[in-house]
Amino acid sequence: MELRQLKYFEAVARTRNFSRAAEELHIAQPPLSRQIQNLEEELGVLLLDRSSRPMKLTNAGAFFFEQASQLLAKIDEVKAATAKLSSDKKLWMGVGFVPSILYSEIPGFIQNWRSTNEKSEISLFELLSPEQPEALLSGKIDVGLGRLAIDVEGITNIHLNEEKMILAVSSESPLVQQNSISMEEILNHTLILYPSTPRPSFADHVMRHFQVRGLTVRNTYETTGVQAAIGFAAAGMGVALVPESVVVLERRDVAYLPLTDESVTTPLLMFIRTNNDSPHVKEFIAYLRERINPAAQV
Amino acid sequence: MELRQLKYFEAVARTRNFSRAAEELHIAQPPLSRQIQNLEEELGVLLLDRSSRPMKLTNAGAFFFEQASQLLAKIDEVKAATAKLSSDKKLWMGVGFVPSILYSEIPGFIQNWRSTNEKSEISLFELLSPEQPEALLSGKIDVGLGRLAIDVEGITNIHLNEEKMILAVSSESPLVQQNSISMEEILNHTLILYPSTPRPSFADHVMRHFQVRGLTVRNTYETTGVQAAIGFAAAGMGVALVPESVVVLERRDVAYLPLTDESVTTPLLMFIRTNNDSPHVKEFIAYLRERINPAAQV
DNA sequence: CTGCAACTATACCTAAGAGGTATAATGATG
DNA sequence: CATCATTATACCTCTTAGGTATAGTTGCAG
Repeated sequence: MELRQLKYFEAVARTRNFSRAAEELHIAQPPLSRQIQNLEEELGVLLLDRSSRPMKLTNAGAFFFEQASQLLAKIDEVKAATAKLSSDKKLWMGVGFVPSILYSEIPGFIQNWRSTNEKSEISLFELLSPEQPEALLSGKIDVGLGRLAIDVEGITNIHLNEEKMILAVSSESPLVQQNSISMEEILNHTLILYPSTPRPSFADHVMRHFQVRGLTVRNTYETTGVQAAIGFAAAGMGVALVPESVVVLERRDVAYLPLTDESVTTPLLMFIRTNNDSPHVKEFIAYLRERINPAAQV
Repeated sequence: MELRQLKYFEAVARTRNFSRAAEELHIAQPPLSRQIQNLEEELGVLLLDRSSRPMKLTNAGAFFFEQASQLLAKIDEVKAATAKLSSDKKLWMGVGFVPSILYSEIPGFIQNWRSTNEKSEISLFELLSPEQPEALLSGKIDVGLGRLAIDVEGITNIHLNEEKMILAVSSESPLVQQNSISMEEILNHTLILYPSTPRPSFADHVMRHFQVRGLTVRNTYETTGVQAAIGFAAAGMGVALVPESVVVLERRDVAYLPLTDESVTTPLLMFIRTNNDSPHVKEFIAYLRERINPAAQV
């Protein structure tokens, strides 16, 4: 498929007329017809119903039209943004977040950094732990944030802090009467773990906390992510251990219970390419360390 | 710009090596170099720093690499989805939402519809009122949902219901003691309106409620959308009139106050192309009407 | 139902440019 | 500084996008 074909189809679908679209595109009508035919052939789908005038979009055509329009707009944006980045001498940086961190206060810190650093442009990406090494090494992101150490050649782990975990339970649950809960007691309920794939994941980290205490976890339910886990907890399907910082996800139907055992924690880790010598990235890292854990400063 | 160039750049940026990328792409190295040069020329930006080995991405290059990868992935998705749509004989429909409705219970109704109608595929779009007529007429969406009547040839407005408005205030505000508030009293506070552009917008609808009551609005603050307006109200910068349904946006720092004057309402309108005769769309409309306002059924 | 206007598809030609080969230029390395 | 690895340049070939002419459809006025 070629971009040309998307542009052409967009014009035809919008004007509902090959001849006028061709005029708009500054080409003759026959080549336009051919390009659309090729496109339809490649997709294996009829996009236009030519047997009526004015022409109609098929269902698939209507969908493709919507998507193509969005893609074309996106491409223009990217082109403009790339040129601007360079002409303003801005420094771009990609930051990958594990979802539970994306819903914490850290993105707020990054907004702050952004507003005080005119020349810095940052994009945030939701990336699961196992996806981060590749994204880092390929240069798609310069900084990763997650909760599981990455043991890959060329990537350095930086320990930012250690966060307590808390238990998400339905606000209907009798547990909300208690002001804390023990690890043993948690096992009386179905434990909601996440994410189920890809492994290793935060689910394994949670399981390890039970294992090192000699506790056997019986009933578990695995789901896709924090949001879903909290949703299931809200619905009374079980309880979920989550990092303390996600309490910003307030919901009327969920209560959060501290743990009796305060050593049940989860680390907050930062990942960078070992050989990354960009002063821009170093400055950003220093900023984050300071904001997240002032005590740990050297 | 051509899609080919995006593909080629993605391979070069990923492998950091023209020769190996060329091999992977099944072309010779020189044409690959030329395509990348053309791309850089068109963007007016140097994407790669070739004067070191292994090659480095420039800042702009790193950004473009990220974006290009996403675009390519998106294009593949769209291709697959289009083919699937047609092979499964699914019926696709686009639905445009004004943001305040997107944060209401209505998307939930649509999820319901989706799960009971196997053959129906729906995409939701956040579209401001003035953007909806064009999207409808061009076929990008088949149904629009908004709060301001659209007076455009070929578009039919359907009145779904009339919703009360409520006042969002900071939970710190002394107002939370009251169990309702009058329109006059609101004017003692800064009124947060949204969106500021494009006009006409919900802001004008709110203003009209004061005008028809002979009230003059003095202090206003305009912002981009509901979310932002509620955020500003939370921060104590003023108060915002919002449709009742947005209370699902619960926040610890915001309280919602009913109005004494219950005639301060906002309509919920549905827009369709007047000549839309698709039974699929008609069925969907009937479903929505029933869910939203059973009383109004004929 | 017929003939005309408007429109799209087909056939075939031309020319731009994508890709190939050979080779020069340049950065890394001992 | 010589050598290896890698990218750029020069030039050729051949695919294919786009042009022109024309045939085939559809919709509509009469």
